Amino acid sequence: MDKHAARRVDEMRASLLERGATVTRRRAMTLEALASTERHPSANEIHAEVRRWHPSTSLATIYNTIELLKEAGQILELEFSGAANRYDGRRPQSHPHLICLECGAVEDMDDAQESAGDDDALDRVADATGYKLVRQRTDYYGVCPPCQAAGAAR
Amino acid sequence: MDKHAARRVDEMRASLLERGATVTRRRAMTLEALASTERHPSANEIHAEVRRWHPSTSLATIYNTIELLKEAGQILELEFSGAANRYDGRRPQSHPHLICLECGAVEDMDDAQESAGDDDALDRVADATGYKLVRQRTDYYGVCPPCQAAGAAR
DNA sequence: AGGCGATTTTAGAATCATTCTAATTCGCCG
DNA sequence: CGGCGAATTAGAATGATTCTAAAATCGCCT
Repeated sequence: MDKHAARRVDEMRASLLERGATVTRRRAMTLEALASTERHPSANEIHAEVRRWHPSTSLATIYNTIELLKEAGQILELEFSGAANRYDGRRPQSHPHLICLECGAVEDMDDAQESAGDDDALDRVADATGYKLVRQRTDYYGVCPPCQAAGAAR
Repeated sequence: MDKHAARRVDEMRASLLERGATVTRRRAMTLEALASTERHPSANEIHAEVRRWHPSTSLATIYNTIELLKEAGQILELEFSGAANRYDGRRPQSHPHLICLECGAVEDMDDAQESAGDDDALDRVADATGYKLVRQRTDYYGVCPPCQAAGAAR
């Protein structure tokens, strides 16, 4: 587990405790599964990971913990209708993702690649529209370099 | 049906014909339902609208037409995992939306409210990341003014 | 107008992620 | 150790979307 993952686990744990929730072993493992991968796992993938240590863990428990973390603003949920939702526990603030339509990969976009000065976009848009905004979603859909290569080879 | 809706219906129809699809009465009504509302209807809502004139129309037909239009790049699909997807047939190019978490409203953002010069965001990001991008999604989630008022009154 | 092959449409079943339910188990405080 | 509220479980329920196989319709040709 890298340094950032460790910090995120601590933050998530603190956040759950603050809200009066118990951080059980299963939940702790869920936090770790969320914090320690850049792959933006689905609930199922987290489940598989947690089961490696607690084989009796049910999917409902994963969803339950995800729900708590969402309420606490500690994870980002990327909704999809035809596929499982994906979760980002490493950077809980809204930020853009790259989504590969072929392999389903979800990547964070590097800061350097993001539009400059979009940090206050939420405030600007809230002012302009009268909405009380809580988050935004910005995602780019396309084909990742590996899939392009695989496609070209075919 | 306003002028823009009429134009969009023509464009969508032409686009379907180009691809060798037949524009049946039901499909024509689906196009019109998509083009003539700013409400970003769900498949169900479109179905209800089409049924007013063709009561025997099945939901599968609506989905079928939506699929064709998606392939043709003639509508935008906004995916949600906990609720029905919503469709934008009036502006098929990627553009930002405002989404009310209370009432589920989906609104286009006025051009004036959009970040300036984001037209080439797709190209910029594609260059920076190596992805071959085909569309983007930018949505702002919050509470719309009417729901704020309703909430405050409570 | 009639017929034909291909496309479209239909009703209902199937799928699948997510949520719900009711019963059981766990964790912790005294 | 006892007990109470929270957490967990297995399985059922939900609901949007997709699939299926059969029936209807379309546009074209004569």
